[in-house]
Amino acid sequence: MSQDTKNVVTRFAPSPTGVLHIGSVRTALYSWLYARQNKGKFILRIEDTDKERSKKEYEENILDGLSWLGITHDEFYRQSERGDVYKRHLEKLIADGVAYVSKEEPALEGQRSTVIRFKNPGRTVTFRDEARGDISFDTTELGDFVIAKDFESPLYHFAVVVDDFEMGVTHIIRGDDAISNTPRQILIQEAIGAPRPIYAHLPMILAPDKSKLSKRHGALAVTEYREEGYLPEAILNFVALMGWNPGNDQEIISLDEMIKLFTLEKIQKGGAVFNIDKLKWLNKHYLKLFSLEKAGEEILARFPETLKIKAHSEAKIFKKIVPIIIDHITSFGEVRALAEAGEYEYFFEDPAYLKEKLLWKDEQDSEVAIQKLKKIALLISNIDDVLFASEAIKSAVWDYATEAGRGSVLWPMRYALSGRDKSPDPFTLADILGKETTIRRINSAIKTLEE
RNA sequence: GGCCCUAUCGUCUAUCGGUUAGGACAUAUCCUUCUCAAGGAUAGAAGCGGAGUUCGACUCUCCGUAGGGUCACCA
Repeated sequence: MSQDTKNVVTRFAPSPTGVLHIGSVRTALYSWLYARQNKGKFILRIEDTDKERSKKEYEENILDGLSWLGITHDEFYRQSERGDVYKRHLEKLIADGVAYVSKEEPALEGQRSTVIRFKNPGRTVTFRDEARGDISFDTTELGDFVIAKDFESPLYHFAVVVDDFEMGVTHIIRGDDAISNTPRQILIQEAIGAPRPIYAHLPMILAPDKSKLSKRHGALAVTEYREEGYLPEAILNFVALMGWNPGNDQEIISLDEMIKLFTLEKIQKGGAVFNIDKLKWLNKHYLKLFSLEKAGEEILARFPETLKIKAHSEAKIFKKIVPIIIDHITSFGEVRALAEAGEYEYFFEDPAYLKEKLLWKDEQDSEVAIQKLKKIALLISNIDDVLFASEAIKSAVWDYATEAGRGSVLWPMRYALSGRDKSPDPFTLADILGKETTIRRINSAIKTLEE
């Protein structure tokens, strides 16, 4: 290796015993960032030595989530496929006299009567953590710990150390629950003659009550966030800034910027509470930048069948309401509930009116309201068909509305067009609906008032 | 319990001995406005406690306290 250009190799090593959650994403992201920043290699290693608990579906979930987020790996391994490597080291360790086959008195069901133990030299191990400084442990109390059930079944601590060595891992970035495990891994490392990698331990991500984040606190699988319509940029941005900061007040940060600015030294030491509101805020931010075409697909996918059909036959209207829908949600997942609550119905279907809702609060006279609606209909029908758009509609109606009282003109107009208390403004609505429908609805509102 | 780690607004965080302790989310109020959303503005809101070191501590040291992690033939 020439001077300091030693190639950086990092890894993310999940065990497929659960889905990829927010905390793992951050670990993976930081390792990935560090490798990319240093033009190094990022390895994805599935730690499936526990055959009982490892499941293929979890492995798929992890792979799926990472690729969705754009965290790409350069090499891929499964520990279950590397048996001979561990066996070789195990045999060497025994030959060297630093490990031995131990006769056991099985205490629990399933335990072996013979197991491979590591001969613990029992000394104090001090290592440097790039995020926290020096940490030391006395390893004597670990005793001669078990590193494999037999030559074919290595245990976690052993497999990790062997793999990190064999794969040339230079930087280990992982959760701080592994801090206490580090000394014993260093012991094994020294026994197999592996160089010590650089460590950086990440603080935990906590639930709002500061307890460990779990499923019931919203520690959803990343794939579930995807289904809820969260954007990868938002998740990445959110997770990056939880436990690390770029050294300034920047809140919006892209993957490229992260790669440029990432440093191990700026990793936070204390645990961080998962703040869903901030994720939502970020998602909303990225939603506004999202392509309208793709947004349309996401929205449509969440429409109930009947609405989907209407959206298809009224494609022009649907296209126009996409930005409006986006404006009112923080993630696409909200569309389903909104659609089911009838929030979008009136764009496609003439609404039914409640007579009293057509009256502005300060003006309860039906006759007056009728006159105003008639005037609006007239003003609108005078707009040239080709010029019929939000701005033109506004300028046609605005002066009159200002003169006659905006609320008493605009409220009945908007309610006539939407049939709802809350909706976009009447000009946007008229624009979406088109001249013909706009006038038809106003007339039908007038009829309701006349009854 | 032993060992290890951690501790700034409600939350995420800035500060690497000297600041009116800064920003963001959330909250409140105001503006915009026919409603909703968005947008803009403003406000309130923090150094766990106690000793020390120092001319001067959020920052360094120690002792408490609190929280977390880890102590498997799981990872």
